[in-house]
Amino acid sequence: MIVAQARKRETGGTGGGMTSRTAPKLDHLLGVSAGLMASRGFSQTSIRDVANETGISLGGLYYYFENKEDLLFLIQERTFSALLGLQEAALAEGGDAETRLRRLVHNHLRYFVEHFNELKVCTYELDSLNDDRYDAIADLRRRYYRCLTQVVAEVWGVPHDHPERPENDHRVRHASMFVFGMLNWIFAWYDAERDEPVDRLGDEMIALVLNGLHAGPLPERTDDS
Amino acid sequence: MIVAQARKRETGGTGGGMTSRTAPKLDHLLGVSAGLMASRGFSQTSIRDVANETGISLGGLYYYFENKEDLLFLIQERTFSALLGLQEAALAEGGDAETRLRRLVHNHLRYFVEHFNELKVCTYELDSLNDDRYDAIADLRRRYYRCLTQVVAEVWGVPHDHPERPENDHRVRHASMFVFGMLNWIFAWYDAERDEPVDRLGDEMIALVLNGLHAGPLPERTDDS
DNA sequence: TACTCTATCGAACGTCAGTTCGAAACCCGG
DNA sequence: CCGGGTTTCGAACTGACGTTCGATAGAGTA
Repeated sequence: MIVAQARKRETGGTGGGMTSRTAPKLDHLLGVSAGLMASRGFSQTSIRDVANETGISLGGLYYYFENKEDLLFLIQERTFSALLGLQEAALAEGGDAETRLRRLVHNHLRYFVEHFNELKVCTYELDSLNDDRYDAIADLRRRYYRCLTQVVAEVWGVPHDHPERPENDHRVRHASMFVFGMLNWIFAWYDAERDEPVDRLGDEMIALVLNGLHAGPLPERTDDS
Repeated sequence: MIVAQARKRETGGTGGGMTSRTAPKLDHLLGVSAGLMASRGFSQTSIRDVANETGISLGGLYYYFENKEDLLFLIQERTFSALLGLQEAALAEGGDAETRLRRLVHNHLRYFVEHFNELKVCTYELDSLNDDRYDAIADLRRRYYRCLTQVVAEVWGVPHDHPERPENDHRVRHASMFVFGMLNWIFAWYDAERDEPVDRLGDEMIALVLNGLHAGPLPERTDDS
């Protein structure tokens, strides 16, 4: 077999064709790459940067991916799939709409702090992908959005995806986008060193989304799980 | 005087050193550049792209700016200054906190549809600037943030910028960032052709921010100025 | 030990980018 | 019409980038 690992991935479900010895190296490689891409952006991150930072030679990197875009895709695919699985499982746990909304927000924020670089790349670099790879990630994104829109619709008691009353669908969509805006813009300002922990932040965000500013700021402290 | 226009700008207040003949060309040039940068991103927009799109020759462009980063700065500086002026004037008009919050949101969204490309560049390409240029734009941004944080604090009845109760400052900051998230994430999903007009969107956003999801979706239509 | 597949390397190629620069065209007051 | 400043041009330079490729060292196996 002379074909590179990167090629073999095409015919194989989940990470097919990785030796137990190369898999951890791939993990490290993707982590380092995500770090570079998160801070400089995808197009300003050169393969040579990745080579320097990982210690792998320039040519040797191409054993792990087909090309630069594929490297970006690997990061996004892994990260987004994991997060999506987490959230779909969280929804399946049941509870009323408000409870599930709380779970979605808190899970997202925890994933945000624990996989900052990777999730930032997912959030900002979708457009750096093309064709099949773009479609694959865009599909994950759509599924992720659907998690939130469903819950928002349910909080409002609005029948979702019904042809009657299409204007309600719009409103649900807009409100969901507003919430995603709050969640995603956090990359632009949150500083893990100085700011409060994300669980507290999630509580504040949920309080705003559910009750609005008119309810006043959240009280000092509440201990929950 | 052999020094290029781009140089002359340094010693002059507002657009100093522009002939009445060259000023409209600069406007057009910045508009075209903003369009390219908004759709491809700054680093993927080449000076040659700008040359092709404007009809100006490659070398001729450097009569209007010092270098590529300066071109980006010109766009951001103009756009952000104008928006900031608009908002500071809106605040000066008075009214209670809620009224001023409404104004801020609606102004921002109207500016968003009317200067989509330029504002998108402002929102996403701050980090493509360095040193002095970065500082200048970051300062405009801070002033813009302060507009919103002041109003949010006032809606909450929280004394802003007081050393006692620093946790309230945090909460005000967070809530403001949440609102900015809603406003800025709109670039990722709004489609002027298909979606409702931004005034309607602004009403929905304000309803969410003030009263939360628990108040239910906004009713069918309200006609206001 | 010899063979095979895995994993890695370093040099090289072609392309494209930002920027420079001297020359030319243009506009305008004298 | 002439001369000086303004504006535009196109060619050229230099560096960086993504990618390719043949060679090679290592690991596991018969």
